[in-house]
Amino acid sequence: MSQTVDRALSILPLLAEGPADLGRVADRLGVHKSTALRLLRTLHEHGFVYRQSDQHYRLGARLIALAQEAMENLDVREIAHPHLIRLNEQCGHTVHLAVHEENEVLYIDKVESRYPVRMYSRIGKPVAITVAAVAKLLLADLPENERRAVAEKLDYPLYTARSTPNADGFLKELAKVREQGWATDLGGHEESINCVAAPIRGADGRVTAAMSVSAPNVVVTADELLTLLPLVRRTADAISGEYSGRTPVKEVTA
Amino acid sequence: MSQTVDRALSILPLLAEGPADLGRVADRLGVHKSTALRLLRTLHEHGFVYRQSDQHYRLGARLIALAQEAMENLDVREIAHPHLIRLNEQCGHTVHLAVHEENEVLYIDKVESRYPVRMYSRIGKPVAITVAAVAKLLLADLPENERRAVAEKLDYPLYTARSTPNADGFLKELAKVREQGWATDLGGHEESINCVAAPIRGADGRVTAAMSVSAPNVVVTADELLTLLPLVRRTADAISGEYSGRTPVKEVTA
DNA sequence: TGATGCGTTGCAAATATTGCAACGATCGTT
DNA sequence: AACGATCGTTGCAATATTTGCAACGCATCA
Repeated sequence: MSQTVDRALSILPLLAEGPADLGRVADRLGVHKSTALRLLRTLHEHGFVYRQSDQHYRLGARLIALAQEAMENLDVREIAHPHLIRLNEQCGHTVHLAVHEENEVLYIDKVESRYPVRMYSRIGKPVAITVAAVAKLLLADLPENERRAVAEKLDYPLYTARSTPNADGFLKELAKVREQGWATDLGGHEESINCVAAPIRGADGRVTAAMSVSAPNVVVTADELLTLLPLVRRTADAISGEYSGRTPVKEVTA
Repeated sequence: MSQTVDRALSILPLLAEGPADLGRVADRLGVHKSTALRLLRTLHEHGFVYRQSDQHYRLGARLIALAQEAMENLDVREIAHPHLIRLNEQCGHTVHLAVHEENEVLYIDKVESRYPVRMYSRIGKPVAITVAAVAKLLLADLPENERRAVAEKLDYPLYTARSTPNADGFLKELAKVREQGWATDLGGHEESINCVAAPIRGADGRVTAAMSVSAPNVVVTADELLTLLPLVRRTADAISGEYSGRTPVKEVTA
């Protein structure tokens, strides 16, 4: 909507690919070098980009600090974190916390598996929305019309043979998930990785976040993972309780 | 340098303080509501801000994803991380990794103490540059004139009685640190917290990062912490070796 | 030494941004 | 139920801001 800002912001993802020099930025933006220079300077003043010694620009520190603050503002995360840790201590697998935002579902917290074989994921990274267990939970909670609208707008990449193939299949899956109050992803994203997930609800009963336990086949079979479901659900409920203010939070001062 | 972009970027730190509505943003920026609206829209399109259900704006997900990518681009971090973990396993204390950027020194990685009493710090947060051990190492490596220039521009807040009081004292400390090749912060930031730090050098011998071990008095005395110095230096040297390409890195495929 | 490539600056043209004023919707009050 | 207030939103005209150009300085390299 604002051309100048639009161009400036486009520089950031570009630099995320790796450091670039002025010419490269100008080319990628399709603007004159002088224009790119002035945009970069403004970004620089705000600390969003950093000019390294070889004159190449890269993403700056303020960005990292801001993101950190953004995450601290997500109070679900604050509340959930100790629970995630405890769950990880109990089962040993990777534990994720995810929220739905702007047609994306993204991880906002993660506790690494204690097994040597781990799944790859990254905080802040959008998840495979059509197959991830947490995504199903978050989308399943939307009102029916929104759910349909979202489902039809999505792409359905066939990561594996068990990936959700299309909008119809996805909507059916969401209905099921909504019904049963938990979700799984059995090899729908990575052939050998399974997940069990449970919803976290706010005071209004809406699903505001979802958490999951993920483990590769080589560590536990899907069936074994499913035996953890009650534990996952209990944990999610405990978080819901605190988050919605029903459960008093025990203050622990360091 | 570019007014529009400048204004747009100013919105982000503002939102980092907490969600705000249009009026508030406009006020803080000192612009008309319609202007603020258009800026917010542009930020929104890029996913930098998110409009929550109550019409308040907050920092968006793309910011988190970008920051994560920015950190992954810092390859010192990649290389150092397993070493930090190992060091933490050996000593149990909080381990930090920091770099110098744009007149700030900031943490880019952290492994939490395994003791119940922990120090507060945050990845992405600028450190107390005049007292932190890692900051001393990073600044001590600058050429003499730059060092002086930086030292004179800084403020010297008296966090504690042992904080560096002024530029002269700081430069003397830097000279000492430069000489001995390691640094400490003994209660200069928080009365009860001590740190030992060692430099990480790139192929050119310049200090590109610094790492530290921090622990509160109640866990170990300053003297006890200092006995860890050889271990910290060995770890830092190991990272330097890998980072500068001297030590072959053992590829570990998950 | 000359040539090429890069970042940088002043300037005038023109485009994009701004603030205004009016509208519509939502919410709380009388 | 109607009214008033508050807040977000849009079209428009004025103008300030941004843009691309061309020229310059500086480095590197042949």
